[in-house]
Amino acid sequence: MQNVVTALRVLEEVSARQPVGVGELARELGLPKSTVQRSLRTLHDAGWIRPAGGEVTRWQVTSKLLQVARRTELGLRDAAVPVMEELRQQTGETVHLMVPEGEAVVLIERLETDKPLRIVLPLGIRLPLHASANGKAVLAHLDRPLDELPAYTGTTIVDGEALRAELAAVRARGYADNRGEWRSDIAAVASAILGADGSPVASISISTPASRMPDDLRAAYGALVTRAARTLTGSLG
Amino acid sequence: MQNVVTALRVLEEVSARQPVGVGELARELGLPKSTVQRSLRTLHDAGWIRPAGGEVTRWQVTSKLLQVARRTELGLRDAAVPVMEELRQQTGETVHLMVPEGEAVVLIERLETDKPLRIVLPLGIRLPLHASANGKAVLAHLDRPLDELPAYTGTTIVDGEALRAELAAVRARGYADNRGEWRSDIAAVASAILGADGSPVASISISTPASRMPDDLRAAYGALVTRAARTLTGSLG
DNA sequence: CACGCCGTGCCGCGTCACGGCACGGAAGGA
DNA sequence: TCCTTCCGTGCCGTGACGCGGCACGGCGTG
Repeated sequence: MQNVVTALRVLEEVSARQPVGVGELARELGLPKSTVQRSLRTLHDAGWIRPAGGEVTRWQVTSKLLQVARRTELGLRDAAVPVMEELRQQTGETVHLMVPEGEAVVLIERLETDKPLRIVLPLGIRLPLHASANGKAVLAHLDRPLDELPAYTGTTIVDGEALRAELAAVRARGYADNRGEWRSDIAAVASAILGADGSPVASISISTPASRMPDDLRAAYGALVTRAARTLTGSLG
Repeated sequence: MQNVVTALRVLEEVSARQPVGVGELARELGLPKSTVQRSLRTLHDAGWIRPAGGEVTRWQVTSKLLQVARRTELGLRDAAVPVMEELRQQTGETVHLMVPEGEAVVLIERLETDKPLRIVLPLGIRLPLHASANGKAVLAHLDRPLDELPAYTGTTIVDGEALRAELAAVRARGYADNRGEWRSDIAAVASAILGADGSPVASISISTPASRMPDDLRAAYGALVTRAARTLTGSLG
């Protein structure tokens, strides 16, 4: 079903470059114009894209994508949001819910702090497993080779053995933390939500500017996030 | 490109029923199992779905959808979020950003109140033009026939002439309101964000439980939301 | 006026999607 | 234990339809 692959690539490209025309898409994807146009027509008929603002030759994606996407991990999200809300009330800080996928964790829900200085990450963003609190929380419950550890800042853990020791500590204390390992001015604590078989299905975190997480608060936040994750792990039985 | 349509239907159905198997999908879509399976394999190869948790015969969508979806209306959202945040700080209430699409408005961003009693609408939800504050704010700047006005509650405006008068009032005062016209216990005020040509490209609203919006507050919120929308209209020049 | 690029539409070729069917396995009931 | 049912998977002959080269008309530019 090569044409399906083509159509999906076109959809993705439209999403990335909207509003965009046939020619540009064809050039960018390395496909004949006819092929791209057929895909566009089909996607349009199916309601996934539409002509952009008056111009009938420019295309953009419709909210169909949003409608379909919001159903991802629906049950998990429904269960998690009230708990996340409680965390935000208790700490006044931003709370994230992420799920592992491939070699990364993906942000699927967030509740933001009221404070003017805050972390804002877009839904769907992917963070590295070895250089984020949520990633390490998840990684601590996985058994996978720890190689290829790119550095993002001066504090990123790039040595496999050091990371292994860190993950053991994470398992012992219940939560992972992040001391500027992905972005030097961001700190976080995170704890994994486990499925019935003990595998990590998600992770919940509290993220703050580095300046708002001294060691004593870090420990307190860590305890809170660990308890929240345990609650959710229990409610998924 | 019938198979593309099929594959997209399968993708949508997977999203709605995940985790789900071949048989159920085939039954639900009225398609041969072979056809559905071919679509599943293709979607999997393209990275849009994956086997669900251990079970290799159950499928769920990946975060690919989320990644692609979050790029919709990106510029608008970036511009709007700071203004929405200011609104939430000023009012302490939930703020929504919606865009018109077809015969509805679609929720593309939200900032929620801290209060325990709150409106929670999922991203991507569609609300009717004639029975929501955002819908009426948008409709006031459109010229389209006002027929087919289904009632959702006792206060829904179902008469075309009455709606026309209401829309004139909306234009005059700058904002639209909603007095339980879609859900009887939800109140809102909204104001349209206009493009360079005067057409409505989005709308911003403050939504509260009906009990939290007496007339004096409604007027105050209306003024705030109108100013916010004007700011955004200006920044899109 | 010529040129380049745009989006669109046509059409013959040949590929590949269609869908009926059979198979092996798991689950469950008699 | 055997039989039935439903599951997911894979095969294969037929023919529909997607492929992509090409031409056309429109538009902005040099």
